[in-house]
Amino acid sequence: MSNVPAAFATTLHIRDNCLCLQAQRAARALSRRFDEAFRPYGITSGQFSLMNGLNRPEPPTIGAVASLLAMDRSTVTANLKPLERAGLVTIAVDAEDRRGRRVGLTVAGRDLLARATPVWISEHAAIEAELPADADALRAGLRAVA
Amino acid sequence: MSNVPAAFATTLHIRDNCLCLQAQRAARALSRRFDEAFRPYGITSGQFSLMNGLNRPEPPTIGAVASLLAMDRSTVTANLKPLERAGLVTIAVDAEDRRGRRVGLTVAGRDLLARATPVWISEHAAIEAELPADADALRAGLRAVA
DNA sequence: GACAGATAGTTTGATATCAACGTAATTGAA
DNA sequence: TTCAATTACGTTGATATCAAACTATCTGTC
Repeated sequence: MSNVPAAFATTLHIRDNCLCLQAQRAARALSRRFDEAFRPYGITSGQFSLMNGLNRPEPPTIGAVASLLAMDRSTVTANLKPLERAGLVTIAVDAEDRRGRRVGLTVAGRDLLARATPVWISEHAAIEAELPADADALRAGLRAVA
Repeated sequence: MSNVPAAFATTLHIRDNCLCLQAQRAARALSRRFDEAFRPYGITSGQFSLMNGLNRPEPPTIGAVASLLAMDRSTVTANLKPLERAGLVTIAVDAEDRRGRRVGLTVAGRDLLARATPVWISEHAAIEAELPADADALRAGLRAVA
C-alpha cells in the first residue's frame, strides 16, 4: 500500500508530455540565455525580438506586431513603453487610419539593433550546434502550435 | 534604390529562424489556449502545471519545483502566493533542513487538480490531433533546449 | 566549538502577460 | 447622411518573470 493518490500516473504523464509545459520550459530557458547574452546592450531577448520585428521599410501597426509575436495587443503596448522611454522606438498615429499607430525604430534603436545582431548570430549558432536533432524540424513544430 | 537598411535580410532571417522567438510564440499560444480551457476552474495553465508538479508522495522543495519548471526560484515563490491565498497549497519549513520549504497540495488543491485534469486530457488530445508532425519529436526538441 | 563558504528562500524593482473594459475612429447599411 | 456595428488601441488589475541583494541555515575544516 502506498499513500500515492490514484491519479499519480496521470500526474507523471502530464509532467512528461504536456506540450504547454514543455514549451514554457524551453521558452524560459532560451530567454534566460539570450537575456544574458544581450545584457551588455541593456536589452532583453524579448526586446530584441520586438525591435527586430520593427525593422522594416513600413513601420507596422501595433496589431501587426502582436500578430508577428503571437502576443496580445495590450502586451505590445506595454512592451513598447520602456523602449520608447529609452528613445529606441517611436509611436505615431497612422495618417491613413487614425485609430492605428505606426511603430518604428529611432536611429538609436536601429543602431542598437545592428550592434546586438552579431550577438544573436553567435548565440543562436551555439544553441543550434548543441541541439542533437534538426533545428528545422523543431522550428516547424513550434510554428505549427503557434 | 530602396530605403531598406542593409541588414534587412538578416532581420527577416532572425524573424523566421530564432528558436527563442519561436518558442515564445508557441508558449504564448499554448498558454492562452489552456488558460481558456481552465478558466471555469479559476486557474491558469501555469498554475495547473505547478500544482501538477506538487502532486507527489513527498512534497518537493521550492528548488525542486523551480528545476522541474525550468524557472527561477524566486518565480516559484511568487507563483505560490495566489495559490496559497486560495487555499490550494501549503508551504512548510522542512524539518530535516530548516532552510528549505516543503510545498504540498491541500485537499482542496488535490480536488481541483483532479477536476481540471480531464480538461487537460481533452485539450491536449485536440492539440496533438491538430499537429501535422509527430508530437514526440517536438517534445524531444523542446526538452533538448530546456 | 568557531567560522568561512556554500546552500535555500525571500524580497524588491523592473518588465512581461493577459482579459476585461473603455475610447476613438472607420465602415457599411438604410 | 445617420448610426449601429466593427476595428484599433489604451488602461487597469492581477499574475508571471528574472536578477540582485538579503537573511537564515547548514557543512566542512580547523
